[in-house]
Amino acid sequence: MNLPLYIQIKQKITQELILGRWRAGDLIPSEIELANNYQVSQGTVRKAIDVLSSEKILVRKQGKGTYVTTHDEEQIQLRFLRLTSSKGQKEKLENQLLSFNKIKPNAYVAKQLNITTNAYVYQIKRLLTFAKKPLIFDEIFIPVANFKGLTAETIIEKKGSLYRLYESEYGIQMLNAEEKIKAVQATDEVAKYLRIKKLFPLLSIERLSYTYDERPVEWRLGLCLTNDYYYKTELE
Amino acid sequence: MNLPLYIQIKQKITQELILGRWRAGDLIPSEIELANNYQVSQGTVRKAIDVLSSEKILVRKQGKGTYVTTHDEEQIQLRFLRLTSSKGQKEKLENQLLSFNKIKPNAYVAKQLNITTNAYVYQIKRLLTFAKKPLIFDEIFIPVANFKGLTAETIIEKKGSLYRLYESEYGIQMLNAEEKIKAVQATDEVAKYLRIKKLFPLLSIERLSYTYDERPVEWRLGLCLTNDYYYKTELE
DNA sequence: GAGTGGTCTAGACCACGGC
DNA sequence: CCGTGGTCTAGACCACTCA
Repeated sequence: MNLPLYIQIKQKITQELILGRWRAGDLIPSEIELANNYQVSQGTVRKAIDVLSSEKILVRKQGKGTYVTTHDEEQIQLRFLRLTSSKGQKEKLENQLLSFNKIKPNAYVAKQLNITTNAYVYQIKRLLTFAKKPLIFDEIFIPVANFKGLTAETIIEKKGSLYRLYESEYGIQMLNAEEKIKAVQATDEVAKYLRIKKLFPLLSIERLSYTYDERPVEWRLGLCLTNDYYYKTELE
Repeated sequence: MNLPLYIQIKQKITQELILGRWRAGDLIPSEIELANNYQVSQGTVRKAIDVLSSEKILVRKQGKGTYVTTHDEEQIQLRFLRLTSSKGQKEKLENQLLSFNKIKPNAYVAKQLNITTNAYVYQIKRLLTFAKKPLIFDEIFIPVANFKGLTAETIIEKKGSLYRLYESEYGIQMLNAEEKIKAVQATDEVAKYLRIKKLFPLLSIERLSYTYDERPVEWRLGLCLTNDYYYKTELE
């Protein structure tokens, strides 16, 4: 258990983030200051920040300093949305809340979120619309324990990204996520909202999102129409 | 146009790879040797290699040296295959060549491959099978100009990954790729091979692969059954 | 001009692989 | 044992931001 120094520094910085001492959007101390605090060279701090920066946890800005990544900036808004228009047009995304309930999760969702089936979760159903056309039917589950007092009104108010809400209202940062993608047929309920026929093929995108310490916080299932849009990804 | 030194070194190394002086699997000169050759410090060479390594173009091996990435190793075989079994079992992938033809591409494929519709391409159709069940129907297009003299026999012989064939027979390295994913319905032809009903939902995975200099070399369309498997990806 | 991150150097020592 | 990449340091200078 003799980790390289820069990894240890990385962990110390991460710890500050977990404890909430440095929050989303904050400017963290300069490299020189951190080097003095931790009694290591600036180069070692640099390397620690390099890693955190490549993990998109921190963001460097030359001449200004290093910041904690936030979902609250335009350009990062769509970080987790990989749907792209086939026609290249950039339409505005609209968001309609369909339902908001407090329920007990089924066994699968509970397991994914690492909670018991007796722990309540909020269930959010919503419809995403691009260019006036319904495109995605989302079903989202988050543990009540992490988001006490959340209401439908709050969700409607912050009509943009839920991640921004998690961050600003609950200090919970979504750092990364895993997606499992399949092709499925539309059910009656979904077909109605997406204005398509039952059994029409849809992209099923199951996403589990994590905050610090790889702790799962949100599970969602998105059902997407892929006539005019496609899911884009890169391999290397 | 005054790029950092380590980027210039990176470009010089890349140039050696493009010229084929260092080929897939080769051991490249040590950091110290490169530093002397290029008249820079070892630290600068390190940083150049760091970048190439994060791009999966080079692979470092402590105590041994730095190698050019190859598709010819077991662990890298499935680098570009993101399909995962829902049941967690690892079955062996089998490969059946369905057809091999020399044709003129349609406008779309020609555009993707950056060639004219008069330049011939090889069209390869094949069926991938896991655990005796047909899983993916692939249709692949590669410019004849890049793969002169390719035959069905060669493909069957190298029954594994085509990328390994491109590399060993033609010295063409696939470095990265873009995928566009949609949900579609099975056509008659595909339904027959995958042993499903027509109109059954399939994952349509369109992939454009690139070699050095972001030069596109292969376009393929994979149609996948996602009953027992799913496409897995990570977001950060 | 002061302070930040970005680049570059030179040199030390460590950890691993293979002879 | 030697040569490789991996870590760490100290110090120099550059490029950018902002007061």
